[in-house]
Amino acid sequence: MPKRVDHDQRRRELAEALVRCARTRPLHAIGYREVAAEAGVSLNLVQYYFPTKEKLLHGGLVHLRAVMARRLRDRLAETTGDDDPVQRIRLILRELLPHDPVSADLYRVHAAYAALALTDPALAAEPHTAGPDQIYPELTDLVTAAQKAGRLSAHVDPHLAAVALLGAATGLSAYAASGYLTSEQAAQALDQQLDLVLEPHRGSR
Amino acid sequence: MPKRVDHDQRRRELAEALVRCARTRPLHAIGYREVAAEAGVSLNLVQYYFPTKEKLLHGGLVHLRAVMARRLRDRLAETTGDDDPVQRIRLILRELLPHDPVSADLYRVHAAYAALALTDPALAAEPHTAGPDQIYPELTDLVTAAQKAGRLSAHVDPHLAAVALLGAATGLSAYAASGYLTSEQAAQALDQQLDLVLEPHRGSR
DNA sequence: CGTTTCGTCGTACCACCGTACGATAAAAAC
DNA sequence: GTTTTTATCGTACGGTGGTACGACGAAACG
Repeated sequence: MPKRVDHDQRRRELAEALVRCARTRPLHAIGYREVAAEAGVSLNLVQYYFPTKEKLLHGGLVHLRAVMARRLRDRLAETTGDDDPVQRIRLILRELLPHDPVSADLYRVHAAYAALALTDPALAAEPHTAGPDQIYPELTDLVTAAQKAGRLSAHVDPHLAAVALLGAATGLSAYAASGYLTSEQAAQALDQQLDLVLEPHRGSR
Repeated sequence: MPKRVDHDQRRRELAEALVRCARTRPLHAIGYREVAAEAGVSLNLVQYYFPTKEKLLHGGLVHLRAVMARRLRDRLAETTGDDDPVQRIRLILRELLPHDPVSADLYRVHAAYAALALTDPALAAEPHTAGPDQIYPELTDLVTAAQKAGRLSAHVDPHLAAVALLGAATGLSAYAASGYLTSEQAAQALDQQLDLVLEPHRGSR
């Protein structure tokens, strides 16, 4: 049984178990024993790959972010090459909303990490947690492209516009996750906002 | 010393101590002892007024929401009667962003409660936690007024527009709280977004 | 074949947390 | 003036969580 093992693979499995636990229980309250049970291994194995709890939490965050980024990339890739920047912006922002049970789970865990990072310096220091991080540059480029195509007034700052749109998606995600809005309502609100900001068929003004 | 005491007042004091603790430490990790120490009383006094931890957390949330609502009301009241709906919307949304250390602290604790409510059924059931709740109706009315004043295209749904703007404020608050944006940047992004959605001097189109 | 390393497990320790059980003074009630 | 209530405290108990220590097979290495 105990032949050579890929440590990164094992860590990924355990991090996945942690994320699975965090879908339904407060992140801070999840411990080694719970992760071990969820992964079907014993306590010490978890501790073997994540010697301290801080590293365990960190590993879960890394995995979560990888999964979310991959899902976003896959979803965007399977859309036939749509070169309209406004349409692409819409796709990206829509994908950020929780739209199915899996993405809702991921969002919930991500929110737990974001909240924890606000008070836990160890988490706040390491990788970006709540920020738009990866998608932000691409979105800024797309907004700039839309602006050049005359879909957006020339005097607005694309950086600010991009981050404002991202913020709207984030906030609406929060409302949807907490049950205040249905995911359909959130999507509608986002769509309408996009229609107001980036009007599809208007010359520059 | 032990004469008759106003229980609500005591509860408020203790809840305030809890919120003070939660500014810098994970909410879930705060216990009776820490709150007692922060309030300068002993363990059992906290337990006397909040017999169970669930009630303690609940009390903290109630107090936090009361403080935030009062701050918002006060800030809005001290603005000289500005009857322009767009300007009033701007004031409200700006006030939702963290703009000083106190509001940043309050936002952080509020975010911790919102995240906890996503997995803790006891918190999710009781009062609204993450939702725009109180301000939402007023904001919808203001958006409707702006629409009637020709500042917003007639075919948009004011409810969706209001919730989208609220979502933008919420998301930008998250970015500001997590250090991804400065509060100035968040305010600029929000302002620009408002300028795009509710154009100040345009006829109905 | 002996030895060392590696992955995995069982168990134990210490500290802390929520909760409960008195105890004690001061005020109120009678 | 006695008794009962009220606000407050000190301390204790059961449980749980992070961490540590040791053990034990299986492979790799010589």
